[in-house]
Amino acid sequence: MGLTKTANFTERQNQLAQMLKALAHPARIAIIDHLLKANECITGDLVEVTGLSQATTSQHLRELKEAGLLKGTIDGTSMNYCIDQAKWKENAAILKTFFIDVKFDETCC
Amino acid sequence: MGLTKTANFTERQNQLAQMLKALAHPARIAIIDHLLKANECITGDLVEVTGLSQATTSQHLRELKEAGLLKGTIDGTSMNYCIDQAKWKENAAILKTFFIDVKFDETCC
DNA sequence: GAATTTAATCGTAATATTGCATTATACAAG
DNA sequence: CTTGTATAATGCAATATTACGATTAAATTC
Repeated sequence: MGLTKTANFTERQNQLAQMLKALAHPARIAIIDHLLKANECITGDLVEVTGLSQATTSQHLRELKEAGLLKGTIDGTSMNYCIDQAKWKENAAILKTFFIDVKFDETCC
Repeated sequence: MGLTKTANFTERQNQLAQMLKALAHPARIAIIDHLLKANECITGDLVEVTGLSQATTSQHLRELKEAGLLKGTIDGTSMNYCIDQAKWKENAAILKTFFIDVKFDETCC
């Protein structure tokens, strides 16, 4: 069937999964890596970074933008991308709670 | 083609993407959520937690195990699952570097 | 040893993702 | 207005993921 049963899970679980999914591709990690260093850049730069076609890179950028991780502003004929800092910090807080602020008080199996 | 071009990216980018992909499904988040609270439990419990079939739940458990997030030990006819605490902390450190220890010294686009 | 319990695997179907070529659009420079 | 450059949109092919029923495997119970 291939259709995720969203209704089985909480809003938080679905949102967290979706955010992680947006990051779960090496090309998209590479894009984020570059933007964390470069602060901002245009699509053409990111095509070089990924080593993929313009069409494919554009698609990855769209996914990151739809997930709210990136912002883009038009700059002449170019598109200027950067990390959406507010959203990034929001997500970082969620991830911190889920992943990092975990206390294991018992050993197990 | 649907075949990710792994060769275009660094080892770290591929590994990080793979780890995030293992978590990028609400059922797998729900499984982790449960194990973080319960410390350990058997497959049957997790079938109830996900609300999916035993076969599907087992498949999700396999993905989490293959990603190194879970460990399982045989307990009679049951399988006892728990979080691999060492790997979890390793991944938490990687995620902390990538996501949380980020300084934005400029605003942008 | 037969029946039961529990979980993994196989086979199959539906849907999603990845990637590219091609086409369309938008704008700047000449 | 035409040409070149940058990005977006569309359509297609290959592969991956999600999900389930049926089957298999292993330990337990009777």
